[in-house]
Amino acid sequence: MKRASKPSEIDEAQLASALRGAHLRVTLPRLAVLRELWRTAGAVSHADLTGRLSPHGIDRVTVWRNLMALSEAGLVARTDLGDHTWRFERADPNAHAADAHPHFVCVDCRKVTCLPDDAVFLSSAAARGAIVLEVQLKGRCGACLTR
Amino acid sequence: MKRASKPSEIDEAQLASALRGAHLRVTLPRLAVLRELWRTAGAVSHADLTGRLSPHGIDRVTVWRNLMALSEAGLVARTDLGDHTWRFERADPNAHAADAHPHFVCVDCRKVTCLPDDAVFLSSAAARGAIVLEVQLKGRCGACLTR
DNA sequence: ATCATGATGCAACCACGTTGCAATAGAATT
DNA sequence: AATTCTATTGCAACGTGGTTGCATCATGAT
Ligand SMILES: [Mn+2]
Ligand SMILES: [Mn+2]
Ligand SMILES: [Zn+2]
Ligand SMILES: [Zn+2]
Repeated sequence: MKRASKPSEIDEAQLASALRGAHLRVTLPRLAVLRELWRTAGAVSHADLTGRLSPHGIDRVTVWRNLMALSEAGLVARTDLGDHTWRFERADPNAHAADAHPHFVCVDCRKVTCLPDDAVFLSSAAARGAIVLEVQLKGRCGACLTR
Repeated sequence: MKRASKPSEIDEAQLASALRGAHLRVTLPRLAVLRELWRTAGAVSHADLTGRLSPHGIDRVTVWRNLMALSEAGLVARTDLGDHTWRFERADPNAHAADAHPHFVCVDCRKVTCLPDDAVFLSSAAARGAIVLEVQLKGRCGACLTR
């Protein structure tokens, strides 16, 4: 049996080819953004991502432009959870699809929580000729309630 | 029959007493903000309001602080329609409560539609120690789909 | 190896809010 | 009416999220 390369290397190769498949050059910053999104569960803000990548010499504008490029390429999902900030997460059909599950955002601490799909049921009345892309709940989270 | 004063004067008196009733001092800038909101149909942004009032020497920070004060006093309703900007409008007590029913906002045309309460069911999983104040659906409305 | 063009870093900019502070002006009290 | 207390104001400065211009660099095609 052929010895498999380390998981991280396999990841890298997959990510790189995903980029090429989208006609995007495989650059170090771009790969770093994609990798970070891939190893993160849930939606991440630009600021958050910049915090993780700028120590490695990657500029925040570059991070932003890559988030845009990746979103437009369909590799990354961009969502506005209602807290005045764009969030990004891996657009992986076989996992955690961005628009598949509802989100809860706390109006006090602004924290965003991913909810299971079965947390919200939409009756047929919700559709009415429209298509629903996203479900957001706003409220006060447990932590803020006891504070 | 006693001659009524001009509508604008009546307005002023009502507005002033509304402020006093909320334990807010009736100042020229505050009255101006309230009046502008009262004579406007629909939701207005801070920038918009500032554009109208700064020619009269009212500072944008003052406009903002008054919008906050009036919102907290319940005289004005503050909403985030998902476009990263707060909108303000007169809080009309006899109109529907903002948080009582879910809303659908079209990501294309930004139009906001009120949904019946039974359009959305929240399972117990949605709560998890939090309280839900608002349910917002985003998507593409019928009009935008056929366009 | 050459080269065209996409991608990067940096600086500057914009919109929307927010904060600090000294000066001003409501309104309650005398 | 003058005094007093303190809410409110204007101005300046700051913060965050996002955008733009441009010279330089590096990918990947030839
Ligand atoms: Mn999520
Ligand atoms: Mn409504
Ligand atoms: Zn919270
Ligand atoms: Zn629409």
